[in-house]
Amino acid sequence: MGRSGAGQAMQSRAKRVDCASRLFSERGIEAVSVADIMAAADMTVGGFYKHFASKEMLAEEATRKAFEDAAAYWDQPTPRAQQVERYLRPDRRPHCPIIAFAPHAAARQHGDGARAAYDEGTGALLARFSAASPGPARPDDDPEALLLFAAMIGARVLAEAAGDAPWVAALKQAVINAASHDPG
Amino acid sequence: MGRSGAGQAMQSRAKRVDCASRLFSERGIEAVSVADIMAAADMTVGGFYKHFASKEMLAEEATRKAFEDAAAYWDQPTPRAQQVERYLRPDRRPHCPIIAFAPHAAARQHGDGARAAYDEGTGALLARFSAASPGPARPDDDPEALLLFAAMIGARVLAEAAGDAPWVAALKQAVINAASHDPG
DNA sequence: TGTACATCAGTGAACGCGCGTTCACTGATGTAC
DNA sequence: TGTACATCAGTGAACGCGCGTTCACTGATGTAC
Repeated sequence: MGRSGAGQAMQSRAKRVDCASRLFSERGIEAVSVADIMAAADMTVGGFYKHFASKEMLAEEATRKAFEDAAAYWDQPTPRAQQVERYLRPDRRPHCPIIAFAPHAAARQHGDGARAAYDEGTGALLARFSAASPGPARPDDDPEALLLFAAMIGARVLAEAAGDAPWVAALKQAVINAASHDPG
Repeated sequence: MGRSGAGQAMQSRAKRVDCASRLFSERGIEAVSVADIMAAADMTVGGFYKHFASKEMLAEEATRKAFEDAAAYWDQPTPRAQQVERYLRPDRRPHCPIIAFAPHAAARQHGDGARAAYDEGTGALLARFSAASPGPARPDDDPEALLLFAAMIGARVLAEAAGDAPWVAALKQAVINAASHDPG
């Protein structure tokens, strides 16, 4: 039963991008199949290619969407100390696109669409992080923000991969403390 | 032509673990097939299961090997500032097991062999990093080392995934500078 | 308003491919006599 | 030392499976008259 209204089509396309963005963020792109995405959107596999040329093209759009959602999550200005603390909460929610899409981006060449989406999205989140506290306007001139941003990402990579190891809690706390001593 | 000498067998087993460790570190576990590994070790697929119960079991051993090699690389005591600078060199060599095996470890449950190998290996590298400079003996009590370690890992994750973005160089430099101002 | 047709999102089965894994076989090495 | 046998690492073809992708078909919607 094909509902061919243009509005419906757009809506179901957006639904697929939403589902893909969420599933990719949770499990990584490679671990999620096209059938998984379509099932999450209450559809069957065959219709997928009516909207997307390939899984890779969807991955590109889903990458953009995931970063947009992450930017929206940090929409209102939040002190860096609070951002770091929230980002390193034990529950690991919301999922971080910087980490979830990193392997996919790292495996692609410069100029690839998905990689460009990753670069832009991560740069935008960094700019937000830097702007959250008083200091130089351009993130490139704000060493404190750059250091904290790197430490925040690194701490969460380690927390996701080795969350049970005894030193992980100490490492997260060290990053949180560094952020709280920050001028921001 | 099966050479069944016990020494030969051990040697060819170790060769496979070596090749797997190297290929997994370069491309990630999922992107390397059993046939790839056997070909790199100048053998054919069929013989693989004479030594390993599954690809997963090899992944576990290869994880351990990759961390052993990384620990051996930092064998002689090196000031932290120098470690950070080398680690963030543009050539990204040697490949870092903390980053390469992170997705695999993150996808596994606590108690899984490969994840335990990741936890132990990363903890050992952190201990080495902390001990490289004067300060508390236990890494958990060395906030400066923990912060720099997290920042170093984060910077390299970002460099591998978004190496062409303009802010990456500034971020790496900020981490290197922070390490050089360190007491170490 | 009603009817015939064109469009096209979605269906569900099928395809080809690469993967991890299995298996009957080979042949060099180690052992027993 | 020489011969017959057992062992087992390695071979190479095959298997089943899940994946991304394709395709003939369906049927609801929009359009033309």
